[in-house]
Amino acid sequence: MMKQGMQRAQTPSMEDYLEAIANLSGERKVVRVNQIGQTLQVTMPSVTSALKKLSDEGLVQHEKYGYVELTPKGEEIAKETIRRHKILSQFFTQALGVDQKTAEEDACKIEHIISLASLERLVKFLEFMEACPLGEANFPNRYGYFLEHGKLPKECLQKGSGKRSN
Amino acid sequence: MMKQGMQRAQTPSMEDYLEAIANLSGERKVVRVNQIGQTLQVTMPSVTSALKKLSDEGLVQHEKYGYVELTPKGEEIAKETIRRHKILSQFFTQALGVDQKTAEEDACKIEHIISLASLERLVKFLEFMEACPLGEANFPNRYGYFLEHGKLPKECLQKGSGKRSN
DNA sequence: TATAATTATTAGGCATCGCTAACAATTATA
DNA sequence: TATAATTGTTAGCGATGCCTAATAATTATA
Repeated sequence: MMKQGMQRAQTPSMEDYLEAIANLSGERKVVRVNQIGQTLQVTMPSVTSALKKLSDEGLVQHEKYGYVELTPKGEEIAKETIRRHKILSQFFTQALGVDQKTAEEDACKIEHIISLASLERLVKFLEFMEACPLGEANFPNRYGYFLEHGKLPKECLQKGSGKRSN
Repeated sequence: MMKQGMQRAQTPSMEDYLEAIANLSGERKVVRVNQIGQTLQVTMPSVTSALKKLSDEGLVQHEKYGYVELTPKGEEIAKETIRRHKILSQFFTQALGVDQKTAEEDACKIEHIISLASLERLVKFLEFMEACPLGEANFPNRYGYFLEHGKLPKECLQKGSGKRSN
């Protein structure tokens, strides 16, 4: 039984590069140093230097003045990083109601450091939220009400709810 | 109206030092370089060098070979960092059911980078979860059932729940 | 195709933050 | 109080990862 989701690059920065390359590959025909730099908001020399490192580790293919491609190994890490990103982004927006921009920014940072254990719990949480709607009285709606009005919806104000003082 | 929770040190590492000093201050009479190093799992020279920086920024008070104390400004940042840590740790353990050790590790890293916006949503979420028990059918219990048995509890398997295919 | 504009690389610097080794001060103990 | 053990500092190194300035290659255009 193969354990999934274990692929990580050596540093957050390198994961960012792999992620950016993977995303650009999906959008354009070829990926260039230029575009990577713009995506990650770093200068081209920073990209060149990063590509050298990634190339040494067998994660990207890159010849001087040429295009950039991920190796299968690099692709694997990129996909896993993107998976983490999506889960976090989804959690922040859909579960917590954080605005899109902030959610993206937070996901971008946290994706590199969160444990696999916590991540899988986030997945479970999202699954649960989706799978357990119970009409209009489901969790995300009730939580949404709480967020918007600062008080509990009627369904929550019933017997057995007075166990805590705050 | 004063905006709260904005205090941050310049780097995650510096926040770790402030946090460690604050925690040690609560446990012992005086705080020493020694203990800070053990807490953060770094060598004493690393601590000395960090204290110099923090001292320059007016966040700690430290004379050669002497004890270490936080300045009011340092204390403020430490408190805020600890607040973040607690919220995250609580969220991971109580809401997601992540084990204590992993939750602590994740909180230690994420506390430095998460946005204020997301953090406040986590607070709201925890508040909501606590405030909305609804007897045994409350969210954490239902989610707990889902985690443990891998399927939804009976309360969730009712009309209106068949909107999604996965 | 010669020249200009763009793209990429190299060289070298800087900040952070860890480390080891060597030295210095302090504290405990014989 | 002399010596040993502990604690702390300084000096200097190495990795990461960004930057600017200068140079080189490539591509577009006149």
